[in-house]
Amino acid sequence: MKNHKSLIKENLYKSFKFTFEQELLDEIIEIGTYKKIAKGQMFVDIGDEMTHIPLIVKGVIKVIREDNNNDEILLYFLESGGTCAISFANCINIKQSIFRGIAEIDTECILIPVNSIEGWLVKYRTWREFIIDSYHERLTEMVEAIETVAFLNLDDRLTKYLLNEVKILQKKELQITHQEIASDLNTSRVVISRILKKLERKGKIELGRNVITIINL
DNA sequence: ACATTAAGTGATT
DNA sequence: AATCACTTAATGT
Repeated sequence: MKNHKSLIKENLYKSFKFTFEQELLDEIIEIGTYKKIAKGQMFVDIGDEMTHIPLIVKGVIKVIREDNNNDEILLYFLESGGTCAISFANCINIKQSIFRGIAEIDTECILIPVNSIEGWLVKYRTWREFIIDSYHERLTEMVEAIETVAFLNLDDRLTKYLLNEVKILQKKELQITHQEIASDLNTSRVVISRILKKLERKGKIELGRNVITIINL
């Protein structure tokens, strides 16, 4: 157990040392649990009961919404130093997740049980600000997602998607299939392949099997 | 060598 | 932009 606690402490400090006051950091170390999520593994599914809130320490979680016809759409990414404030509301009231979260790359997080977090809202100013900030960020990202779908054509959406992917993963070589992109953008693989080919002919990207290299988008 | 999966492309709606 | 139908290429067993 001592190892577990020091593991939490070490990683908590890496991403949240300047976010929270010492007392709160201590409490998190006391009650948190550490979890690793391998790339591609599902972290929460729609309808899952939310019992914990994650503090992302390392990696990226892709957050997706799926409708009844299994059509899914990419909403936003959670990065290290972040959390999902939506899950916060889910925990207190609704108790069921309305989104699906999948590890985009190998990801590690600290889980905090729900019953602790409510009291922290009044007890700690930094926690309050953290939660509200997170809400604001999520809302902003979702508005942007709506704008993208509503106002951009697929070519531009794809370009934006690729650039965002580069930013999130810190890599110019994206290990991704056309089908995966198509699912994220809720379109068909053939269409994505065609647009990608077009971009390649313009010299903006390079295509390979399971890999897309961004040259100058 | 064979099966499976990813990607490219013309034709049709 | 979506779907179908087919081909080609890469990878796994």
